[in-house]
Amino acid sequence: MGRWEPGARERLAGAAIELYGDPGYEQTTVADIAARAGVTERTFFRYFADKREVLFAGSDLFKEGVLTAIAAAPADASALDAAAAGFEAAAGFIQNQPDPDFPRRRAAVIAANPSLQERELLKLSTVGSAAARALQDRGVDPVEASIAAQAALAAFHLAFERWVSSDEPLGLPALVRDGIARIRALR
Amino acid sequence: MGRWEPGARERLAGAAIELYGDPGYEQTTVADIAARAGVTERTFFRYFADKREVLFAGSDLFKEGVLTAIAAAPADASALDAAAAGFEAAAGFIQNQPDPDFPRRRAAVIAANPSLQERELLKLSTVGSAAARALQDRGVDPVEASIAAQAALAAFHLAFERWVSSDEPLGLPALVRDGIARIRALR
DNA sequence: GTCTATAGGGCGATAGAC
DNA sequence: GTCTATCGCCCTATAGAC
Repeated sequence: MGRWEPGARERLAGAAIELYGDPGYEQTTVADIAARAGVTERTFFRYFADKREVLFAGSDLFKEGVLTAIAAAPADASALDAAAAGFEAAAGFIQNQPDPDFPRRRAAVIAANPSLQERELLKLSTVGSAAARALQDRGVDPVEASIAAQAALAAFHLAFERWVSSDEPLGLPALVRDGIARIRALR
Repeated sequence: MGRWEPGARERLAGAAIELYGDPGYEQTTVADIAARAGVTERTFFRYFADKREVLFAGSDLFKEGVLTAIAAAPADASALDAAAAGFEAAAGFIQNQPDPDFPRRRAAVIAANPSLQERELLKLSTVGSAAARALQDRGVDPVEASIAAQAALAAFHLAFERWVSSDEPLGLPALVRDGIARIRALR
């Protein structure tokens, strides 16, 4: 056993979610989070670039899930089909996490804080751009790739909001599919 | 002549754009901006909530332009048509500003700074949500309204990127129309 | 780990317009 | 006198530098 307990990153992320929920994001200082995790403030900034980033630790996995599924889509799938497959796959990951109400608690914290919404939108936008590039790698025209990726992203985002904010009977992947169908139904 | 010159807000916004371009957003302190505008740091924060917000002074006008045009769309227009009309109208405003290369200078500053991109995405997202509500006011189903608004917003965003970043011969409203057409063409 | 600059909020004082 | 814009000086927390 070393001088410090392992898993500082996980303890910091856990402490942050709890404190951001109560007493709240703005009421919580980085020092509070560090203290609860049993490390110093400096250690927090070693793991996370800023106070917001601690809520987005899983976002790389999400992005990779989207990109992998896009690359794995059938070669004859349309741009929108491939993009949809990407976000549906990632929706499955989110839904099947060990702690089933973690995404909802996290979403509630973000919904209550504009500065966290900003970060979330930037992360999603990054995923959208990466998805567009993945579609281009499949031979899709650049402008069509961007439009298809953004449309699928919008469907995902709306699906996620429906999923967390209500007693929707549908699962997240099904809600994503519904969003895609509604894009196709636009006239 | 009073103790202070009028138009502090405009001077602050002008000074900020210049300094954010050179020496750069991160290299510029609020004190620098205030000094150039001939006021104190404290006055800057009276006009703008934070260092980023000074770049988004016109965003309310943009939003109002979108909403007004949506409300003015023909009663029999589809949800996507009405949303498209909103963003096309706002695109016209942007293109026909007094200083023709202001939008490009501003876009260059934002493109160089992730924290400004975050704010831009939040502003756009707010416009998207407001547009969805405006569509609902026209009798559109809530989910369809969100999807149509997000799709039109995505078309606008892509159009704007094409417009600023290249030697596109098309004007901004035409690029928005092209984006909408490409959404309709998705299969 | 320590030190420091900057963001950004609180609050009372002040100078002008009316 | 009131109202409003600005200022000055206080403070803490973030986040980067050393």
